[in-house]
Amino acid sequence: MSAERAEALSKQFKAIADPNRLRLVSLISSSAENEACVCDLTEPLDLGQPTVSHHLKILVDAGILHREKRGVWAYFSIVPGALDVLAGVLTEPK
Amino acid sequence: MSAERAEALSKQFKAIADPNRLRLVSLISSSAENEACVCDLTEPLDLGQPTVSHHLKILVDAGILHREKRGVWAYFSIVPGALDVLAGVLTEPK
DNA sequence: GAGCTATATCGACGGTTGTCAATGTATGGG
DNA sequence: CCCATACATTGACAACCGTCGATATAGCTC
Repeated sequence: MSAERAEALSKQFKAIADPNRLRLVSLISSSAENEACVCDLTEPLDLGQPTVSHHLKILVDAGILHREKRGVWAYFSIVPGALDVLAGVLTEPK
Repeated sequence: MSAERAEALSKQFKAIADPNRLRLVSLISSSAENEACVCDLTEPLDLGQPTVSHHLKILVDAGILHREKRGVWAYFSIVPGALDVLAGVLTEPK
């Protein structure tokens, strides 16, 4: 694996290598419409609103979450296939 | 996903969420006998020997690598199935 | 417009991380 | 025993990270 590819992949792995961000991804992907807004995510994680926004931004910047603003709310959803790419790296044939 | 499970999983994801450690795992799993010693890994990563030992220890502590000392050399190999567990979390993040 | 609400951003704080130089520990050869 | 080799450990350092409180921005309602 090249140093450049390792650097790029590590950015995405770092994004999900946090317990709260793992739970955010889990909460969003298991929600009704496969999306959630910040106000839905603050309470189950027991974190402040700025902290949740911060974590969501990291996941969006890493290309794992998609952010869509509708009215006052910001809805976050999993980018299709994003997690599959990372899973593929871990199951890669030697 | 419970906070406890997220915490445990994040420890393993943190272990591979580093470019040099990703390359270590890649180098080991693609080597001839699926194992490598520290002296084989120092040069391709362009890192000092203490730094490589440090990264390998993190991967061993996370349960991703197995360490076996034979004579003066320490051989590291991938723990069977360890990466598949992480890949499974990403493909079905309930 | 004023006021409220949802979200983002900023600044600061303690804690963690990656790296290196120096040193320690074990193993094998002579 | 002496010494070289392979690896681990320690201590230090700057950089980064997660969290919070305060504040800013944007959209809705009246």
